[in-house]
Amino acid sequence: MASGKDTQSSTGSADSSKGGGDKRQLTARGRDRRDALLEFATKSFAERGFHPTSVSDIVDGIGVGKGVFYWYFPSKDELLLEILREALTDLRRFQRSQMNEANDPLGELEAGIRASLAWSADNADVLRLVMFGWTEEPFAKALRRGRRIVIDDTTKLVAQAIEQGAIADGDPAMLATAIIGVTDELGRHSALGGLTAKAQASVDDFMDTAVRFCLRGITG
Amino acid sequence: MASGKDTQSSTGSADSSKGGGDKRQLTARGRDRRDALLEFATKSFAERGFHPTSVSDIVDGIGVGKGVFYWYFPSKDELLLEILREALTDLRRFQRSQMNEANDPLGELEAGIRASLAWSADNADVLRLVMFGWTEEPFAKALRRGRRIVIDDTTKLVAQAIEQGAIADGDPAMLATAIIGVTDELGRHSALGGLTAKAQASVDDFMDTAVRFCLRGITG
DNA sequence: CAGGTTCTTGACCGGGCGGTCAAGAAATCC
DNA sequence: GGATTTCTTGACCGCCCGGTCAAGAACCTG
Repeated sequence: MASGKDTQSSTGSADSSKGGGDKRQLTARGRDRRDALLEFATKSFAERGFHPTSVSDIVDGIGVGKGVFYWYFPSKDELLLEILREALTDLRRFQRSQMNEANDPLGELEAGIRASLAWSADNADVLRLVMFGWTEEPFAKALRRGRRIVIDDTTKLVAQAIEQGAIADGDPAMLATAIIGVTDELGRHSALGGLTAKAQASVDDFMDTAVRFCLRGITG
Repeated sequence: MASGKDTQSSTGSADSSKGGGDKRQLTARGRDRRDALLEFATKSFAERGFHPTSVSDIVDGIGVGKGVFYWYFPSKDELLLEILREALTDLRRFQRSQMNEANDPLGELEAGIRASLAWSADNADVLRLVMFGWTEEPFAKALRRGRRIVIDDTTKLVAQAIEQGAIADGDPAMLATAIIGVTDELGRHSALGGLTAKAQASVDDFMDTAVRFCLRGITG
């Protein structure tokens, strides 16, 4: 912190206030460090678990002093929350980028599902952290919010598809929940290494099967 | 559960050796204490998380000294492992009890699915612990073994059903994995409170839907 | 170069954790 | 009733964890 010993001296306004506060002004170097911490922590948490991985493990792992951690993040919990938040943002951004090539709701739905599966395959680490997150309150709360968002996204799409008669009538919210459920489960498989060599021989085939499974269950 | 296979009689010399060793000779009182610890720990771990719940929390919660814990269990980790093991035993026992009323493989499959869903609804706590377990190695290892067992059980059934022509041809192992995946996911919903009031209005309806979903996906 | 801000260091701290153990209390056995 | 075994107590221990902070280094900006 450095901002003068105790208390905020006259040093300018807003930021600086607390340790690894919210919206710090980072230089390029700073952003790199932060990213490195985020990345290494994600990997470590996924491999050995959140609690068994200490802050010291993380800073040692990237070869910096402990203070660095608390310069960029206010606490260990907040770091995990940040990982979770960024993951959701990243997933949704990726989904949107894949979806805007389709132009009817059903096509968007399919693109969204494919995007989720592809993202899951690329982010097994994060999926493990998500599993952990559901088991402790502050994290579960954030995950519930995230889940709501994703389900609402999907529900809108399903409702549109129903309106257009592209899929059979039904409660859009329930259908959306089912879709998310299936994609979650499939994602978890890759995160947990549950897939047999044969089963994941072709990721594309796998995704085709999954998509068909979802759509058949829904359009049927 | 509880019951347990009453030990081998004849106070062999073996036991007694260490703290909360493996196969201690327990009196009725002892079994009660052990069960109380198991039950309270399960609830606490599910509510607040494994690591945030200390051994002191547990013993304080049932009003005994700390030594009691280590009389019945060799370590906190071993306690969780034990909870997980007993849960699997209990689930499988329940499944078998429900399945032997059916007599063709397809009927057994359906009964097994229903049994899993009913059990999940009654054991939301344990399901949370399972989620946690997947995130740390010693527990994940045990869970992988358990999952193998359940999938193998199911695979046999599916293979029989295919032989009889009751369901369409396909890789039994993959179909079994899909069935377990769906039931897991549905179980998680109740554990996580993901169900809306409306959706869980009737557990039976819900189960019917789920069963139909699985069987349609498979027989289709 | 001075002056400010961003970043880094690492010794340090209080506390809570998992786990131990010597000393008994309760049952149970003979 | 003595001896044996099962169970219980709770003070205690060492460790290591998350988090702090005074002291700089590095890097801007002018």
